Amino acid sequence: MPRSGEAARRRLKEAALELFLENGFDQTPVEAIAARAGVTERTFYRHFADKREMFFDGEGELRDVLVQAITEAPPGTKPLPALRAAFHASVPLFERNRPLTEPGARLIAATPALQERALAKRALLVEALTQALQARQVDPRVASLLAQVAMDTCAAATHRWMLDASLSLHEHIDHAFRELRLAAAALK
Amino acid sequence: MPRSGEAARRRLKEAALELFLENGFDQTPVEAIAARAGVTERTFYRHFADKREMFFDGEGELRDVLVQAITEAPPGTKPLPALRAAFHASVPLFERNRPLTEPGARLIAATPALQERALAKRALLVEALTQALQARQVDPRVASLLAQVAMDTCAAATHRWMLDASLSLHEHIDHAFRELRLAAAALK
DNA sequence: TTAGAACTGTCAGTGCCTGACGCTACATTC
DNA sequence: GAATGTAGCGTCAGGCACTGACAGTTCTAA
Repeated sequence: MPRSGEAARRRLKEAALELFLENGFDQTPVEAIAARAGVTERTFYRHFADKREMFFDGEGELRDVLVQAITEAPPGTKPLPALRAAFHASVPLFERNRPLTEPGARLIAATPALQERALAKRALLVEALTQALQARQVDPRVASLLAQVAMDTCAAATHRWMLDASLSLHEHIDHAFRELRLAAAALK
Repeated sequence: MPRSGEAARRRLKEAALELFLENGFDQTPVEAIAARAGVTERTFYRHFADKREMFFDGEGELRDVLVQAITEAPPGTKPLPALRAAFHASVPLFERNRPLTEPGARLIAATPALQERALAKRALLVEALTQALQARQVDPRVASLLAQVAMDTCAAATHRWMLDASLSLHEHIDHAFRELRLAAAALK
């Protein structure tokens, strides 16, 4: 009964999140996920590259938003301000996905294998940001460093946002970048 | 013939590096490593938690050096200068291990699974640096952010050092931190 | 000599992931 | 309306990473 294809993918994601929250990531075989979704284990691997990959589906969208914001920054904008603006531009995406992201974040934090993958995904975003900066004539090595640093700053901001929602994500981002500026001023 | 234990561990590391360089990481089963080292696959897993873990053995030493440098920084030293000094203190460690690190670095760069693990190891170092800063009364959230940023800066420096050894690692570190300071000054 | 610790081998087993093959539903074309 | 193509899926077989349990060996210390 080969139905829609997209439906099976959705069922698999739902089943996986349920089982992971019930029993933990390492304690749920892919076979169990597939069974709850009504498909075969083999079908699971036709929709997802591997067991960890399910958690990181929206990454492509986030990357596009960030890269576009960098690309469209006014000419003459310095790298770090451009990066900060890009993260501000991605805030709606975080806010929209928050109810879905939050339980997943706890699961990732509790599962080393997922933390590794999350870091790898972040590295891919950094790579995309680096290239977007290079397209703006930023020196490649400087671009790489600053993309990394800005990504960390944004990650710190979203982390604080999870713990303290009394401030908006915009405010957390600005706070974090301000701390970065003040701390860097103490160099040399 | 159960000899020393430490000898087997060393043989396993040598055999693994050879086979990985010959055939690639993904194309060399643990069984082959064990066979070349003259032991069983099971023994491999008694010496290393998993196949990827062999590459990251000196990490403990590096962590200790960094943490000690942070701890022993003169009172009143600001966080980023303290972190920069810590990385300078770890330079001899990098220089000593360079001939061993360099072929490994290319292998890591060519193997996604190893990149993930390398990022995870970096995250552990960042965590240790964060705690060392907190012990110096740095605000926990600021400590976390700056440890991350400093680690990225040092990583960028070592990466440049691999590509361009005409400058010392000390100089690359200073250059990278200077770029960070200049870029951050453009914020706000 | 004996007791114990450290190291290893052997065996069985789980789980992730892949390749190859064939089937079925659906869309397209003539 | 029949032929063709395509996309999604099931089934089977198999490789490889990793683990638990048990037994045998060497070396050391009492």
